[in-house]
Amino acid sequence: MNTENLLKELNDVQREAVLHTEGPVMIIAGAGSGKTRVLTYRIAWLMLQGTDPFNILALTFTNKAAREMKERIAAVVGHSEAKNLWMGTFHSIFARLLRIDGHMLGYPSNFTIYDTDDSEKLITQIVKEKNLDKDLYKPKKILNRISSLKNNLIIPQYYDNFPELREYDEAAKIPDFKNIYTAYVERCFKAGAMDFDDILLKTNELLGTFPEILAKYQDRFRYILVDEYQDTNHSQYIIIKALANKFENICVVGDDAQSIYAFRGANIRNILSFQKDYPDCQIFKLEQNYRSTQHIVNAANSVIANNRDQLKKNVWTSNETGEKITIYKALNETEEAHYIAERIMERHLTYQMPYSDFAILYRTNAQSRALEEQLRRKNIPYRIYGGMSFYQRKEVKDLLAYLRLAVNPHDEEALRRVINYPARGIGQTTVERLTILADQHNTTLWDICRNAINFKNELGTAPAQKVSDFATMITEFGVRARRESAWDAAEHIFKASGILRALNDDKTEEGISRLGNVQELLNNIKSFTDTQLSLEENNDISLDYFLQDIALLTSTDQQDDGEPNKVSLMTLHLAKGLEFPVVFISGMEEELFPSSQMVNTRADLEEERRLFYVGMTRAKKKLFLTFTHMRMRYGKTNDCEPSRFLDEIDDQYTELILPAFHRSQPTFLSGPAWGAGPANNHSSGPFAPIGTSRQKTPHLATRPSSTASNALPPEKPQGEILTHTVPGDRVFHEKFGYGNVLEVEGSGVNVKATVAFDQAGQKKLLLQYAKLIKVKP
DNA sequence: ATCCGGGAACTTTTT
DNA sequence: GTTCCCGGAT
Repeated sequence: MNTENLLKELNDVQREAVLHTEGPVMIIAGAGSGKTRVLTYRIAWLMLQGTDPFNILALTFTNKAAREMKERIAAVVGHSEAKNLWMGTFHSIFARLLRIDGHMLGYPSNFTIYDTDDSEKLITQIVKEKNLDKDLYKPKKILNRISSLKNNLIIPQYYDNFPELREYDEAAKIPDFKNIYTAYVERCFKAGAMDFDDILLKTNELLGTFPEILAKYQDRFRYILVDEYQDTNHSQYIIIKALANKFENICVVGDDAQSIYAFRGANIRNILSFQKDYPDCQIFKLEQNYRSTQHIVNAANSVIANNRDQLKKNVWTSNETGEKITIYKALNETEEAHYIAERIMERHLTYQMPYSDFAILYRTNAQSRALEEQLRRKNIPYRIYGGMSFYQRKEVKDLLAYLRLAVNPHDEEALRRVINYPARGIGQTTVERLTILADQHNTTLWDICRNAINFKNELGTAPAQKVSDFATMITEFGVRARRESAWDAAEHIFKASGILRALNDDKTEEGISRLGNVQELLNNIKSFTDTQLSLEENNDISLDYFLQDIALLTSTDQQDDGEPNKVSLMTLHLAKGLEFPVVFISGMEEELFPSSQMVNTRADLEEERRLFYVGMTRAKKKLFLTFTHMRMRYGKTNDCEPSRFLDEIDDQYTELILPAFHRSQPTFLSGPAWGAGPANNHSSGPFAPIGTSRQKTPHLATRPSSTASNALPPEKPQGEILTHTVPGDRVFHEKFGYGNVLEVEGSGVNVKATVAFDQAGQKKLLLQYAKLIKVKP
């Protein structure tokens, strides 16, 4: 593409923002205003003007965004050029920097990155060693506190400089917090490990302590671009400020209305006060929305207008008016999910929309279950983002722990995890003794392990030998990790560690699925190795590099499984930066959204509102908002109030739909309503009588998804949940199995059926809850 | 040392 | 409705 064409694709403000390359620039980019395009073209433009890609640093919110942007830039300037860009998330970029220069701070270049799980376990361990009350010193709470201090660059040595910190901790009944924090930092350092916050904190330490290193990177990064600037925390802010200090060619892009990460330290003031930091900065406001219909843009504006703290801007669109936003009141979460699944099926069949055009968003991960269930029932393929990720699975983490140990045996959390898995007779007592020895000798667990023979007296002869054998094995793994490719080493470790045998011996269904997951991990390593080899420039195929690569994956980074045509399910937070033709936001209820924990201060409530704003503005063509009358929480059914946010949407952009049962039609849960009238008026459509047309589920090309996370083929027969039945029907119940309907009584939501189950005997069930499935007699 | 059952805690959101 | 943790039994 030549430069003229490139610039032609931009509107006036966008073009100015691209061309104004020198000096500080802030781009306030409303939702859907083409911000990614501006960032991409700005970088491409810099390079076309002769800027060396080595001199450009671009920080994005996800690795996936970075990859996509890089590809688009490559399309303009060519692959070999684009490759040299440093582009990625804060965490992955600065981890890379620390691999190079972290030794100045005493870290090995192959340092381990502790995930939240590792950090919490370490805290639990410390609390135990210090004989503190574990109910008071909850690891989550402690870790959050540590995280927030680190993100404000308050290391343990500075703790006493802020008397209010001690006051706070004493009030919170955790007076020993500082000791734990100190021990935690020490232990991480000894283990050659950094947690997520360390990556930023240590970068700051590095740049702040060694002027020559700071100068090196200042000179290198002449042009700095930061995406999603509204979600940077203090630690990130200071890094950027230091790096940009020399050339001040810093361009930040963001939207204060989309700041949704205050809970992890993001500081909205960073964007609000950019002008103060750089008084001569240029500000560009991108206000034209190219993404959504007028109804959606206007509705979102009417909601965000309720926030007090925001930069002034006027987001508008010249797109079509579009459909009104549908607000649907459901009976409970099952019926809500059912409604959503039906709307997807309906649009899929009526307009041939691919499943990938749909996204279902929710406030909490726990809400995904009911949705999954209903999608699976209709054979709608879907994909869940976030939640429990593949790399967090027990069996996957077990093998990873061995791999981590091979690369860095001082990694204490990995060692603890597998020292007795598979069981090799090193019990709790022995591990405790090892821990005490490590403490006494002021060294790491690993150093004690590999010298275990010298501690026969303390450990006992037999345990000492077992520990020693274990250490020998790990040492051997380490040799391979350094010599062989990630895949060769991993495959060997998988066998030699005994994991393969342990999983093979487990013939339970769960055990088989575990083996499958571990094999998938191995496949991932294999394809990592192959991919790395095929890239001519970066051909690091070591285990070390693989581990780095996966440690900082973001939830939206998870690789495709080759089946792109799936409905996306994710939290509202994860949806940031994405767009879909049709979006459902489910669970629009008080307590849930806004979360009951976010309504006590104005700042919190405004953040929830911004989250809603983010969710709404993901939709291009059609937005559904659903809430329920009742919802199951903690295994109990609760009454729900509609979310206050629903009231904040101007009525003229919405239509309210009540389910059929509100009009005493007991068929609300019957089969797909596709073909039952206009899309947004389905509930009054003519429902076929029982047992005729609605039984047929259309043939679908795709099977329901299984991202390994949901590999649980239900034993129950396929079919719709019955809400209406007659004596003589053959039915299936989740718990009671198969049975015959004897009698039906009541009406509306109170329909009860008496069923004679083959095994469980005779039961009287409320149809509404029984989830009976009709089967062939 | 390992397995199992009962009870508590849990659901904000993520790198 | 789950998952995690502890204590007791094997």
